[in-house]
Amino acid sequence: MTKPQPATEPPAPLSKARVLETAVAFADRHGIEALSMRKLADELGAGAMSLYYYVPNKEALIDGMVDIVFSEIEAPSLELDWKAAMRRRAHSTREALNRHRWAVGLMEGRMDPGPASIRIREAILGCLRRAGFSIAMTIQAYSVQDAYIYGFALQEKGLPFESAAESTEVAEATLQDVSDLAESFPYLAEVVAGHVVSVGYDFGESFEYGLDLILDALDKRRDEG
Amino acid sequence: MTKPQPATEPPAPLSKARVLETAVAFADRHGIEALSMRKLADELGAGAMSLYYYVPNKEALIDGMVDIVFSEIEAPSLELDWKAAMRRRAHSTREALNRHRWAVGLMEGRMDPGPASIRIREAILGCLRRAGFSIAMTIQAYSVQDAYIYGFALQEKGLPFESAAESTEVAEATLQDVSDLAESFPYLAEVVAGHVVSVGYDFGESFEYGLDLILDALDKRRDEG
DNA sequence: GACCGTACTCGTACACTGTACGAGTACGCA
DNA sequence: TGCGTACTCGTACAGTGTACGAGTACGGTC
Repeated sequence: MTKPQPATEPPAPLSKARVLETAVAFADRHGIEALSMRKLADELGAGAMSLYYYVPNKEALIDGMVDIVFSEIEAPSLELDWKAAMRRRAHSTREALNRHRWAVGLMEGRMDPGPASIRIREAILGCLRRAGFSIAMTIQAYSVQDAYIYGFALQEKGLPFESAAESTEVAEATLQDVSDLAESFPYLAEVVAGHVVSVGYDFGESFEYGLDLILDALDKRRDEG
Repeated sequence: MTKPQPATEPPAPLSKARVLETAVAFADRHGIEALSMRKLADELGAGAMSLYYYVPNKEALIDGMVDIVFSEIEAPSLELDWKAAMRRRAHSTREALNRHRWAVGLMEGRMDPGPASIRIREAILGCLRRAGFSIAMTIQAYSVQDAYIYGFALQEKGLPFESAAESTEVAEATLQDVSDLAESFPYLAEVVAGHVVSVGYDFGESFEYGLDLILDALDKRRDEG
């Protein structure tokens, strides 16, 4: 009974990669605030302290998780023109951030960036420089785009609905509350009642609109300053 | 001895406002991850459980803290033209978010918005509508601006330096590391070595640049869609 | 006086967190 | 047989949010 291990558990061996991937999957399902070392260990069929052989502490675990998200972002292609390449990576980033909503606040401004994060940054700078942006303009262009992409993801993360269809549902449900406040907040009421409910609100379209606006504006300023 | 209370402690009485303000101050000093009910109670000279008379739980405490930050944001004036008004509220938002860095991930997408948050939203929508934006364009304009502002704050929060002067310091310090990787990541090296160190990087300027870019682009599209 | 309700404070306890420490197992090599 | 290296994990500790319920103080009504 102790020796042959009757095939009930062929437990995949622990490894840093498996720990990180399982942690990402767990956070996708239950949110990052629900992720604890003990629960993650359970998920892996191991004792809690075993994780510390692969990861020095929880902070480093999260660093590793974040770098996995970065690794899912498509780096800008060198064969497309810069606007198309930037648009693609922007969409790719938004998709990764929607798959892993827990990561939104954590991607930027983590010290100890991780290899995937560095590779992406390098590729983006390269794309812009090759397109003829000066160094100073490259920094600006990078900064505006990333602020927009991550800021948009932040908004998306918080909203209580996930699809355009759902948005009208939620809006209709809260319409009573809004109409109660219609006198105090006429513009809010107008937007909710007069547009979101009737037309619906599509996050995808909205993202595209702002992205094009920024990309076009950057294009015009490319050769100036 | 028990009656006259010899003036050693005239402990200001607890109140919801005092609890929230003290929590904000504590988070400003030590970061929000250091904020615990017990430490906050100590700060107030009270027992931990006393806080629960004023706040149902920690989540609600943070909601209240976030609304304090919203209340520090200057609502757009109705007397300025819309671009000037939006620029002012953008700067005001950035400043509030820099005073209270812990709030950056939390402002957007909190359910149960709080009165200050609603008042600001209403004022912004009103400003844009009065400026002649259609309802649909108003939503877009709002979305782009906020994504940019909060995304920029997110970047600012994470960076390991706080002033332009400090930025060159840090860049110089990490220059060795970068030059080690100069062959693998030439564009990154170029940006750090060739620009940040020599010219410095001013977050204020950078914010202004992107903000103007967006505001100008919105102005041009005001009468289209 | 006695009694009650409301406002407010807080000690204790419980389940849960991250992780330090150190003992335990398995295996290849001397 | 012994030793080192790779790996696992039980126990323990300090710290967390908060449920529960007892405690105090004070105003009004008999």
